[in-house]
Amino acid sequence: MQRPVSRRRRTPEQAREEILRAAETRLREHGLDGLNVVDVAAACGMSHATLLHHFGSTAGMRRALVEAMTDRLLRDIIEALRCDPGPEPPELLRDLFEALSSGGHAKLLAWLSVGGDALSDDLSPSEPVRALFAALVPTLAERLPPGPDRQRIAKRLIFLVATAAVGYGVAGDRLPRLLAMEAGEAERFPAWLGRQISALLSEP
Amino acid sequence: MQRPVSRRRRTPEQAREEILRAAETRLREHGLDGLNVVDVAAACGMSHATLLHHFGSTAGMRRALVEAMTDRLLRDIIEALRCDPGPEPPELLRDLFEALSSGGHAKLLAWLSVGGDALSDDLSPSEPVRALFAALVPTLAERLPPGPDRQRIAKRLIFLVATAAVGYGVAGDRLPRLLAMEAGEAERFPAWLGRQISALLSEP
DNA sequence: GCGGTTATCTACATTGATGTAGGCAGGGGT
DNA sequence: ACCCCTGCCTACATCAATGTAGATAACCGC
Repeated sequence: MQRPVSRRRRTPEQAREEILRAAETRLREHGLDGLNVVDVAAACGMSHATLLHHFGSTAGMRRALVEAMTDRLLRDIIEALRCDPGPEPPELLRDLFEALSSGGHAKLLAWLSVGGDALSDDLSPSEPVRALFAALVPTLAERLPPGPDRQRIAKRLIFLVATAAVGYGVAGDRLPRLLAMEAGEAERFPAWLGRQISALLSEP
Repeated sequence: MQRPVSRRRRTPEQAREEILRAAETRLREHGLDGLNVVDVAAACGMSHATLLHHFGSTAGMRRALVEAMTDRLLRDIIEALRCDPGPEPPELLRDLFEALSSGGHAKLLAWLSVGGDALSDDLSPSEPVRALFAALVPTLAERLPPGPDRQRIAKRLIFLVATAAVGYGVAGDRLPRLLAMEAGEAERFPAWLGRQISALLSEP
């Protein structure tokens, strides 16, 4: 009887890639509970033993996922900041907001914030990102009203946009209810913030 | 041999309160993994069966914790906004930032963002909070430069502070490394944001 | 085509966490 | 002083998830 099971043989790279993609989807759609080996393996049509063969352990898979998502986050930031290479800082900040707040990335940071202790030592800085920000800061600074410490203000503006983006991605759908606001308010927030930054930079 | 075990008999309210306090501490210090019945029960010196006696199930305990933390979050916001009842909106916004970004509350929102599906329908709005914000918005608005929609701007300012606070609480320690910034920058951010809001409100 | 490598499978062992059963004991009521 | 209610405990049952062992089959090189 035993009908022979269909087997797809992947290269190790293919396999790891498929698995991590499925894992990320499950993280978005089912939260942390979705990140167990059985479900993730099922989601890409393999047995959980095969998954363990590739990643060694559940923790190994999760570490790899953090690493992959962090890489992608940084790549997205780089992409966002580079696709508009001309001196248009407001657009850049809007793109930064977009990159940080969009679904998966905010979930990653929320996970790192609330997840176990084993993950916190990752998330290393990256040279290209450092270079990009090193270039972004003065570009932004020279659009600011003159003053002794425009550089510092520029950095803090970036930081403001980044924290707002993360907060928006993590709790943007819950905060309006929490603060007794109309739901539509939240959706218009990113565009508004972009306009504010624009105005702030072009005003004086 | 069997040494008689010391038993403290609590009222159900005492027990629930102790358990939830311990659970919240464990959430802060060990993340979601710390929220199992055995460890939480051990943390307040009882058997896990006793904990289940009070909350029915692990999910029941977690639901109760979400509810309690949400209540406390709202109470903290109310407290923050009321302890300075005079018309000093910048202080209010700073207090709001403080209330939202401080450890436990940001962890709660991160948890809700990444946790299972069973929790998302809680977090109901609350009448006193609605009243407070209804009062805060016009107070803030009349400090803004005159214009057709100061109310809307006031709301968005509040929303900006709130998202920034949540993002700061969730990822404030990781963002500097991610964005290749000096670590000290993050610590000075809340105070800076407060000053900015002050300046924005008293300027024109 | 043949063989070796290894990705993949099934089946099982193990662990940890959840939930249950039944009895013990603290404290208030009478 | 007694009794009852119920909070509390020990011990066990169960289940889900992790990880392991050994067999099998897909592909690549010869």
